[in-house]
Amino acid sequence: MFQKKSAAPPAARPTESELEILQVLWETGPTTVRAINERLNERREVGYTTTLKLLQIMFDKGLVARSEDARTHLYAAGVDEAATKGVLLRQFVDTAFRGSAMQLVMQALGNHEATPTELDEIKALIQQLEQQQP
Amino acid sequence: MFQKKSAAPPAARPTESELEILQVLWETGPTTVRAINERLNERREVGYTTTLKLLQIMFDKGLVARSEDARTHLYAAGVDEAATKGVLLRQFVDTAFRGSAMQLVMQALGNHEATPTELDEIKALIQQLEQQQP
DNA sequence: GTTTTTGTACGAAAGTTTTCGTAGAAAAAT
DNA sequence: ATTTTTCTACGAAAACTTTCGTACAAAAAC
Repeated sequence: MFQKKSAAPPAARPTESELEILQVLWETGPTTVRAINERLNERREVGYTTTLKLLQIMFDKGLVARSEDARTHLYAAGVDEAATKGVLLRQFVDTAFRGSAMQLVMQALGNHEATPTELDEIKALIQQLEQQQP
Repeated sequence: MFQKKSAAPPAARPTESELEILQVLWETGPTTVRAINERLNERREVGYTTTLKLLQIMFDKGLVARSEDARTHLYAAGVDEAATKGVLLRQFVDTAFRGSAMQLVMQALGNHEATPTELDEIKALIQQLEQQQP
């Protein structure tokens, strides 16, 4: 059904545009080019063939899988969401915060409107982490 | 002393290489091209003129200021560290985490990047936030 | 005073990412 | 059955980033 080009080498880091598309696929599951393009256009104007081309490139890179059963292809994310975000985060922390995840968290918490509920969630997570390695 | 090209329009978002340089400048303060280049070379090989050119481009963009008093110019960061990181973070959260800073924090904390001491600091910060808006 | 080193300026190649136009097949509408 | 719409493929332009070579001036070393 769904084809994957390369077996699955580390899977190149997605560019910004590619990430936008992955985001859609992770949220929506397998979809058509048209649907993806429409979703992208909610945020900014993108031509249909632009999105198509991007998906074809991503297919070649192994970032997405696709089903060619019908004339209208279906595309699906080809890389794991958490793993990919982990890689991106690590690299972001590395270049923007010189490797200090701590600094990033502080900035994220300081700059953003975290709701009380969210703060509670973080506290819970911290407690959990502390129990793992006190 | 230090010249700034553009008055100070939002100051374009730095590219990855530019960010590396800003990082050095934020940490070190005003320095020469050579010193910056040496710092960069601790992480990866970069030619001297490459660094120079980048700094000239950054100067045109208003990302750095420079003193041309001596033949050997001095460069200094032209944008605020916290503000710049804030912008980068916001955009990163936006594309990689669909705008949920919380999700990012969770992922950052989950990826065992924080030491016990750091966790304490975060707890302190959370308490502080909670008191601001209980 | 001549040579060598150290510096800036800058054009332009090389690399990457993004965008789109055009071609042609298949399907749907008329 | 013809026209119109919808789809993929793909080349190539446009835009952006990174890298480096060359030119030439100033300073330092000899």
